[in-house]
Amino acid sequence: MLSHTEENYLKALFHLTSEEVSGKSEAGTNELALTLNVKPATANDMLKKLKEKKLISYEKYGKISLTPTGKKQAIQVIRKHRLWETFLYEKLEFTWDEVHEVAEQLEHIQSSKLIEKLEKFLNYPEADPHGDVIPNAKGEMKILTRKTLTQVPVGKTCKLVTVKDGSASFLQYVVKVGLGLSSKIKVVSRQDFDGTMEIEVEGKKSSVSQKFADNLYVL
Amino acid sequence: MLSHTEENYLKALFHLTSEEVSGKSEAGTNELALTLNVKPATANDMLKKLKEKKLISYEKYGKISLTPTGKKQAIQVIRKHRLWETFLYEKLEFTWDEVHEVAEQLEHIQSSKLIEKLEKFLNYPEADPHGDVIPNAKGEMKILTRKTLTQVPVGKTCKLVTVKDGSASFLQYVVKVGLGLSSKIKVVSRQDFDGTMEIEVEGKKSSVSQKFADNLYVL
DNA sequence: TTATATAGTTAGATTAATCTAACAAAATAA
DNA sequence: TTATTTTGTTAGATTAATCTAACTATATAA
Repeated sequence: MLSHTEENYLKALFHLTSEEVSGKSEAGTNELALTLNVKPATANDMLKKLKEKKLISYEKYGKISLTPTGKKQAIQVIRKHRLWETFLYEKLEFTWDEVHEVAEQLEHIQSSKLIEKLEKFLNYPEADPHGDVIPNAKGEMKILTRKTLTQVPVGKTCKLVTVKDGSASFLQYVVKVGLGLSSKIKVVSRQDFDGTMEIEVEGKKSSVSQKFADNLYVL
Repeated sequence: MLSHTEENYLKALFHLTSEEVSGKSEAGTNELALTLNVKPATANDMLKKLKEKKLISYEKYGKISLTPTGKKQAIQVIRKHRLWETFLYEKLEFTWDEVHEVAEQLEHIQSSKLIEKLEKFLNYPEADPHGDVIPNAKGEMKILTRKTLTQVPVGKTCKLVTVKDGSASFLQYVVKVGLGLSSKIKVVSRQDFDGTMEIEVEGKKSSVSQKFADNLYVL
């Protein structure tokens, strides 16, 4: 059984060594310490312990990576985190930005029955409120083709999960069009010439550029 | 902010010093250590710390009791415990006996928003699956008149929450009548002479003695 | 290719929660 | 009222997770 702290280190390592997230497959001590808000000395001690437990591969002055076992454990924590986020958002009316902090605590609750029942209760969701894939009980993560609005065919309706560009000017534009997290967007038409599209959000129609549509991730 | 351990000590003290539960208003070190599965030396150390924090009244070789502040904190933990038990039982299909262990972990999650939203989601329940009152956000505990089946008027329907007598022979009888936790019981008639009553459980009628009815707590 | 900067490690200390073993006080019983 | 039992306390150790300060290795840049 892993301690909360050990679980947090594994989770951080998973993100740091995941090509999709960080673009690298190995992490360093300082980098790890930075993401966990501890001093490098502290992280170093934990690395020794995790190596001892065969959860990471690591040699003195070398790079760090997760062993298959370590990766499995990390994914289980991530699974729990994302299921709890979904619960908080969908059932308890938490907002998008409030879910993370509480899920950081809930992810450490030990009970496989709990997490299976929770998943069932939520009707086996594929992604959390941020649009990140929820691994299944076996730890398999569906490669979620995070589509942009540009890729949605005419006539189809989709749901906004997150934005690529987080700049204030872009976000203000997003709000102006009537969009928010989880907004349903219907693609009414698209010009072949420049990709300009007409969309409908809660009955309100707007015309948006391809550049705009490229910056919206939808599910 | 209290640690998980401190919260557990306060909760144990609340139960040990609650007249209704233990019949006493003060607790001893050994007794406390026993309920928490630690050695008396360990409990003694914690008592010093809790006294320092003004959560208990306690003098060397004396009896222990909660201060008003300590009691408030204990009640908040109990509130969380019971709301989580209710959630597990009602929403996640946990059985009566499975809820406690997981709730022991969930009760330590820190987020007042979480617990308020959870309470709302559960529709402000008055009691947990064991029939114990859930304190409100202010820490007030409604004195739940834990009625026995004997006290239910003819024609009314009630819900079984727990039993007074836990003997195998009694429980077998309970099952035979078609009763389980949360069973709805309708009181069809009652004899003034000896209190014998006719009840209906899921369409099935049975005749039971007053002694039997005295042993069933209902809500 | 040597000097400097960055990254990583070690040693020694601290805090929280626990333990064992030895001791002290209080309660009970002869 | 003394002896015994029960209850409670202290001292000293241990483990997990953290720190600071000092040190070492590796990488980079002049």
